[in-house]
Amino acid sequence: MKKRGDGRITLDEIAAAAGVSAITVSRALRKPEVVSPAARERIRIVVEELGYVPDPAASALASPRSDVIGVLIPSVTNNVFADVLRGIYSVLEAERFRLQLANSRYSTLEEERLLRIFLSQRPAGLIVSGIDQSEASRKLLFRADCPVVQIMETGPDPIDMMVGFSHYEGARAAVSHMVDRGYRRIAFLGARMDPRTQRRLKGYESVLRAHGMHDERLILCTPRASTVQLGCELFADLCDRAPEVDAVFCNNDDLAVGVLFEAQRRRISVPQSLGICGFNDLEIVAVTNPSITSVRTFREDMGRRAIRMVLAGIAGKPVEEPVVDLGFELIARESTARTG
Amino acid sequence: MKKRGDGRITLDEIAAAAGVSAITVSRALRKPEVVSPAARERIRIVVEELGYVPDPAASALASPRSDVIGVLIPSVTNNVFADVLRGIYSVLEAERFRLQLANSRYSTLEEERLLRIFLSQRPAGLIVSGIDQSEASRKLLFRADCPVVQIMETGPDPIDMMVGFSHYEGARAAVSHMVDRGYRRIAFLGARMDPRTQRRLKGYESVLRAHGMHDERLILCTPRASTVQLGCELFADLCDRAPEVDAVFCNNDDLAVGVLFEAQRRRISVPQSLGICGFNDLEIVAVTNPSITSVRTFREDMGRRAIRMVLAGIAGKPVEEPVVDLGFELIARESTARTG
DNA sequence: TAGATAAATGACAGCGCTAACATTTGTCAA
DNA sequence: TTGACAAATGTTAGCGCTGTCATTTATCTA
Repeated sequence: MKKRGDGRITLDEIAAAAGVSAITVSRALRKPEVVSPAARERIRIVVEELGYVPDPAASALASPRSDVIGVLIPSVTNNVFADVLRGIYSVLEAERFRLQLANSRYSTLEEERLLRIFLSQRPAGLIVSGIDQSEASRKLLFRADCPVVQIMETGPDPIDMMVGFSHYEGARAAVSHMVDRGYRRIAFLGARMDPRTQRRLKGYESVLRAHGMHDERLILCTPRASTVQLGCELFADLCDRAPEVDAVFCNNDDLAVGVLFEAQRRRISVPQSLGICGFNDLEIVAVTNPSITSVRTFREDMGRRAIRMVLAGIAGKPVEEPVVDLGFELIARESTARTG
Repeated sequence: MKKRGDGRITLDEIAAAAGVSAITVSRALRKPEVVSPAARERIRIVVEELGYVPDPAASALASPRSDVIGVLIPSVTNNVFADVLRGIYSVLEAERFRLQLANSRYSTLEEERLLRIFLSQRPAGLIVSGIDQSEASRKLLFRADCPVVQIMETGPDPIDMMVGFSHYEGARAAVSHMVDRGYRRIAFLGARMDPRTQRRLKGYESVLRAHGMHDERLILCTPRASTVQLGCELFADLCDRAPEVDAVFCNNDDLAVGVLFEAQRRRISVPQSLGICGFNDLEIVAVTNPSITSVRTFREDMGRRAIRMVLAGIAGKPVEEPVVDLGFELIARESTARTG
């Protein structure tokens, strides 16, 4: 047992100070129940006094698993994922695991690369977005030998566990609502055409087809990331292209807010001449004038559930419900409350 | 040299396959220039073929530093920090370092705890928010033996490096602008009273005092996190409390948007009867009706600069400018364009 | 050609911790 | 009192990599 130059405290030093062996200290920290209360207390005091924090690298090297939980999402800075992250962090705060974030930038190839990097760390668990992994990624995840939770959507063939909801049905609910409210020329605005957006589009199309209202000209999509500004622009385009439009279903709320603003500038009255519906129910849509109808999704809850499932998996507890559909809720507000 | 049960490839296996020793493979991966081109190429091929990814835990344990760069921010889900993160990630994508995020929840104590956890990993670099660390945290950072960049603000006594701007001056510019536009009863709405918000308040007060317009009744603060909804509520309160108010300087743009919406509901005309100014210049404030004046800050750039400074520090390059003031820019828009 | 020097490579130890097994200690029934 | 058994603790080895220093090989000069 020797002290190091850099002043960091090691297990051995704690062990020496507490008059026990290193392994006992290790156990006291990771499985306190197998160490006698007396030793545990002595160790606790010494750890506190010396400010000992275990080196996760050494721990990871010595064990078959590290304390890293990997989270693979398309974008760290997207509102929607930010909410999911908040949920994850809220549960993880009390735990000994570290979160490792990575950012696939909506690319399946990049996802695969990042997955390999995650796996090189022998993670304790993994959370990945969506259900459209490449075959190679799926194989990697199957072999990962740790709990894996797919989030954002539900679908057939879970790799391991899943928490999400049906974007297709969410869109159907929104568009059906607009049809019920008497709108007939309902447009779709889509940005960042990721798989989930695609499925929302499909839901939109299925409802309009069923009512014989489908019209290609009313569908406007762009690969650009969605912003309020973009909503303004897309709606401006739409007005040029199809001035007869009487409602807009937006891929998400940022666009919907943009549409509202642009409609106001054009003196198009909402909801009388134009119905607007968003997706996700971000907090802002409840307080605009008029307030905007949206499909509420349970993003923070999704994060919490996902990480709890991972933790349960790590603890070896049986997960009673490996695939959880959180559903959604249509929140009808003023922007689709057309009268007469 | 032996293979492992779990199928993961090790350095030794690569070395054997390439007909060199393990250390040569290690060097080929980390400092290719010291390995002969022939060996380098053979190793590259084998690595590719076997899909070898080095174990960062083993590497961290063997070296005095890990490849972790720690980022300590108050909230992962705040728009402002999300932008900073985007900047950091954009630079880091091409690098071999991993980002480790932590979330102090605006608590100095929590910051200190998280810092200890970071340091237990012997990070390659650290980015921390703000300049109000506790004495203990400052000590830890001084001893950290890695580049440290403080972001969000500038101030005296940098721990190591700094990138930010003056919130005090930003607020002064905003409030001066409102005074210039003829507003006389200018209120301050503040949420989440963190140190930066406090400094903005100070800037606000200094301008109003200089003009003899200071009035306690016009200052409304809350510890709650800022949202658009909260902006609505605070403004409603303000109207009850001080109906003579003719302008509002908001702590940040979420609040400003909320104030605008609430003003519209109350049929208070903006900018004629009420001036509004936000802070940060989020994208939405440019497209509201009317558009909202704000103080533009360079958040993504701040992230990019900060991580570049860390990387330069790691590489041992001299950082020519250890304290960078990115400034701000007042973007005057319709919400303060009172005429007459 | 020998000797000096640089470039490339290798042997070895050890980073701090934990798994697996070994040993000690305490407790109880027969 | 002894043996059986569980609880508590210890010993040993090794996780996969890199720092240090030693050695080999190539290159050049006198």
